[in-house]
Amino acid sequence: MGGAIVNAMDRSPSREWSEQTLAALRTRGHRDGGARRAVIQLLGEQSCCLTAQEIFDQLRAQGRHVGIASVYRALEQLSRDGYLQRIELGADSARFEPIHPDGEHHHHLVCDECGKIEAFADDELERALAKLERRTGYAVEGHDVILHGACSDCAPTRSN
Amino acid sequence: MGGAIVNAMDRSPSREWSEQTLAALRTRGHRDGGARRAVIQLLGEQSCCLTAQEIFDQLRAQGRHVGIASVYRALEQLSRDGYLQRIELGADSARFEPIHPDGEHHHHLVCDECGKIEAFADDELERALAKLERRTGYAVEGHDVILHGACSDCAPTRSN
DNA sequence: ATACGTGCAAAGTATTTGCAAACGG
DNA sequence: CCGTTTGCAAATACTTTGCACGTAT
Repeated sequence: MGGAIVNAMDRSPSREWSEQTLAALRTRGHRDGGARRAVIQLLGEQSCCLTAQEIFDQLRAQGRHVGIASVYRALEQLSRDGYLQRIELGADSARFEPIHPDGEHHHHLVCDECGKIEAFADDELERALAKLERRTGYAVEGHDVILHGACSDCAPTRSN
Repeated sequence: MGGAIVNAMDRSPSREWSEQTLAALRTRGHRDGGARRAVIQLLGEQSCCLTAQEIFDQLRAQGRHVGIASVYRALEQLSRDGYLQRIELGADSARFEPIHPDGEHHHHLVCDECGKIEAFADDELERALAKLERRTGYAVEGHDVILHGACSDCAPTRSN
């Protein structure tokens, strides 16, 4: 087994990340308002990335009365401070997902037809990236890999 | 040498791509208006990706009187038909660059501080991706890899 | 001639910002 | 209390669309 694990995704209800992030913000002297807390908690419960609008809608659906500006502000701050990764998949809006301190992360597979998004992880890919990153002359802080194509439901000529 | 080539970029004045693309469009029965032709020619002369606005500005600077809507329309069509790759780097607007029919391509290294963009190519990375793509169950049509961090000019603690 | 391509202006989205009120520590 | 956070509404930024006209074929 080379190390590729596809679709063996983290269903990780990583409430852990939410806790750590909230604690870190507290330590940094930030106040604990309701909107940002709600955003953090919601993101911590996800298995994959969400857009600002999706976060807003889900929070409203939960009955939390947040403004979309607060969602954007929280996402901007959390990304800037290294708690969230901002991901641009295709032409839609930006998506966000937790950055786990242990370095564990995944990448994304996007269906150009139906817009479905799946996550995957692959050790060989990570090794190639790590090697490469050392040679760049940059202090590389992160990377994104996006594969796009047609999923098995959408692909015309395929073992469907 | 493993195969990593960083910064050995194609200064390829690939007028070739422009010609091929214009010819292909002609074959497909498209008319040869000035705006799209100008966009294609400009992109063919680039060594890396451009935004719609940059294309518009450069064409205007050259004295070509194009509308920004035509630039967007050309980019949309060329991306849809497989002549251009649309790339989203960071929070800015979308960028576009030629897709070379021979499969040769590169990826991008973005400085989060100053916004500088560099291109790189790496064989080992491509091999890892190719292997991975076969296992996804998708008909993978393309991939993007983005490394982001601080470039040597911007990195604080670095052999500068 | 006729349909495609283009430019302009208006319309849409996504995201950010100004500001006064609410609130946490 | 005092400054951060929030919600709303207005402002921006980017991209798409409607439409009349020009033009390649």
